[in-house]
Amino acid sequence: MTLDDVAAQAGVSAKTVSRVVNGERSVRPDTRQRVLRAIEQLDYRPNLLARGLSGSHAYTIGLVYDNPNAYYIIAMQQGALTACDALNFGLQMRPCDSTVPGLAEDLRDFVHRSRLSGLVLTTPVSERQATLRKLAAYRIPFVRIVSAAKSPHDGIPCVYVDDRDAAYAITAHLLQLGHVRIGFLRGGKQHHASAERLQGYQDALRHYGVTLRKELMIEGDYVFDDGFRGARRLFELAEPPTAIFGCNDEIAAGALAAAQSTGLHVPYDVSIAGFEDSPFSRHSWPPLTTARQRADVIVERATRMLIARIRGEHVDNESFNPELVVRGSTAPPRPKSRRRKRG
Amino acid sequence: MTLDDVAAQAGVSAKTVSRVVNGERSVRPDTRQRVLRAIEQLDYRPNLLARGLSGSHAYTIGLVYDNPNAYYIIAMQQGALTACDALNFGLQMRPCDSTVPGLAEDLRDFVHRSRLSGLVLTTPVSERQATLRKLAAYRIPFVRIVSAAKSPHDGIPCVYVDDRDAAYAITAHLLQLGHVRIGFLRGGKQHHASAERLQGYQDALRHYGVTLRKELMIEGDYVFDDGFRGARRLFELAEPPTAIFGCNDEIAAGALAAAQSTGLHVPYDVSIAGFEDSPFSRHSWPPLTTARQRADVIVERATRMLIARIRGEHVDNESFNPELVVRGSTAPPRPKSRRRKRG
DNA sequence: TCCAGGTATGACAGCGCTGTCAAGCGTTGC
DNA sequence: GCAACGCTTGACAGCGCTGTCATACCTGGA
Repeated sequence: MTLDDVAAQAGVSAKTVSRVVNGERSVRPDTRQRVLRAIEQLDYRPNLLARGLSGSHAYTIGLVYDNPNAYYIIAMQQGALTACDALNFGLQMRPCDSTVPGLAEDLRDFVHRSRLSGLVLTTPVSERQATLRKLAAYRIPFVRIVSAAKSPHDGIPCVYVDDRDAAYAITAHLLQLGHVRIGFLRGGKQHHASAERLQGYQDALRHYGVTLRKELMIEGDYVFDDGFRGARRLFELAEPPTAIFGCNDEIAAGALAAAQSTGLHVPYDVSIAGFEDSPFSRHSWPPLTTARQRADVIVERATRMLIARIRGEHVDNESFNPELVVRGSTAPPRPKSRRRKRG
Repeated sequence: MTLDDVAAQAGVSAKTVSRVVNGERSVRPDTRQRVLRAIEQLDYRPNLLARGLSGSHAYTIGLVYDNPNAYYIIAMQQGALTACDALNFGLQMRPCDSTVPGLAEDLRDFVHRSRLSGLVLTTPVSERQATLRKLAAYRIPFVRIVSAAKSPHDGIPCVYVDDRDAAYAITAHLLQLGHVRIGFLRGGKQHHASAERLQGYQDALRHYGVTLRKELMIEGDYVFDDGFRGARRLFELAEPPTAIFGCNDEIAAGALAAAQSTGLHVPYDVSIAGFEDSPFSRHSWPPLTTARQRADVIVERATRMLIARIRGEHVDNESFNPELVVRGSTAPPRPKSRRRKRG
């Protein structure tokens, strides 16, 4: 099945079919209808290789990520693939280190060598302003996914995720259970999302009239080991927290391991909450209370936005809200008199 | 940089350069050298789109998998990508359900629609003999990765992994620690690897003169929940095992959670071992003793074999051995008198 | 010396599509 | 009624490579 077959069937030229396939505007509605019917009848799908070879770009987008989490990567890839398949685009995965200097130049070369149509930038790459500015200057179309409570007004299209609100919800959940001393294990300082989650945590405490305590907020990275060490430090405090909020599920898994290694029972001695709804959070014991992030859906939207933009259509920013998922790792605090060490 | 540029630089025709790039034999050694030098000088890389459009296949391979484990998928993808990048091939990921009827036909259509050059088949797809036979009959080039103690002699090229030997090593490790009652949580009946691991477990017991006990071997799937349930059943036996060997890390993680939910201390009350060396095994508490499988390296080899085959070169089967990794989840059994439930 | 038969190389078409440019057509304004 | 304009459509070249086929070259045996 080629353009010519469709053209013959519809009684138009191949070029007109090409116009319809690419969503160009200068086609009369009735002509467009005829072509679309022919495409459907013949089950025509454009040949990516030919389009890419002939056109000014390869009809393929790049998904740029700097994230060690396999589940996240798979989910993002899945979402991007869904959008690309539906819109007849190809996909290239592009891991990178968001902290290296010259990242914008690397990405530019990547785009040019493969003649990519555009990029979807995920966090934390999407938060490096200098890189964004350069990519824009290189005239590379991109859409970014960022953590923000409301739509950024810098004119660069994006999908934004309200981490702050979700972190507020988790903290409020703990407060409503009766916890007052709530530890916060921060991770991924290079991720703006981590600042947003901290902010949500602090907002909730303030809103419930609970004093913020520096010793309960511990810095680290988005990794298991930092969750483990951070939680250990919290447990060693004169007055340890009765609940811990890990900035993502991996940190929370580390905190869970730390509790178990210390002989503390979760959730009776200490409640633990994560963020992400990764399989970690379901495959631990007890399973983790967390915030569900649909990375696949978010990336799919971002990909669709990017392709629309490449086609010269107008696109508006979109927002997503993570959703609280309560599981067995959070419970009311044990009355002080009955709290004890075990093990 | 195009073939013509290289041709001009080397003083030959574009076609000859094409022959060198594709490793064809009918090029005089000195001509080949000249061309290779020109390629290097100009840093020429063939254009995948053009090759695919022009040639009889798309210079792209498909990686076929039926595996829910994200880490595995990422590792395999990474390996395949390394090989494809080095050899100027494209990669398409292809998840599937290995149990559906008509899988061979689906794969054939997938290959034909994208004009793929060949397939790398991973377990358990690679173990479905009928599917393999059909793919061979369709003249689709493929290489498979299977679990086997020695090279299969069916003439279909493969990379084989000795799961049996690795399972033997893990069981022997437990036996040497002094365990006699060792539970085995089997998973993934549709995977031949699972039978091989069971075999390795049984071989080790026999070799150490320990009687096999049916009630200690529990069937399930490669999932957390079955590990959890299976371990629970083992703990409820009149004489529960002092060690549990989970058929993969996810099962072992389930067993670990079951132990913790039952108040058993790992490894003092019960030892637990997994298989795979997934991040699960490092991010649990205690970290799991397991067998390291380099899925990335294995798939990279398989991909290189496939491409060699596509180019008409001769390829031999290759083998890999997983490697025992001892961590904190295994220890000598606690003397009976001192064993106790904790609550 | 010549020719058969193999080996090494090149000329050329064409893969399926898009970019460019030109032409056709209907509409508007004077 | 006619020029001028915008909208819609089509003809055609060519993207970079490989498949096919023809040709040049080389070897050894008669």
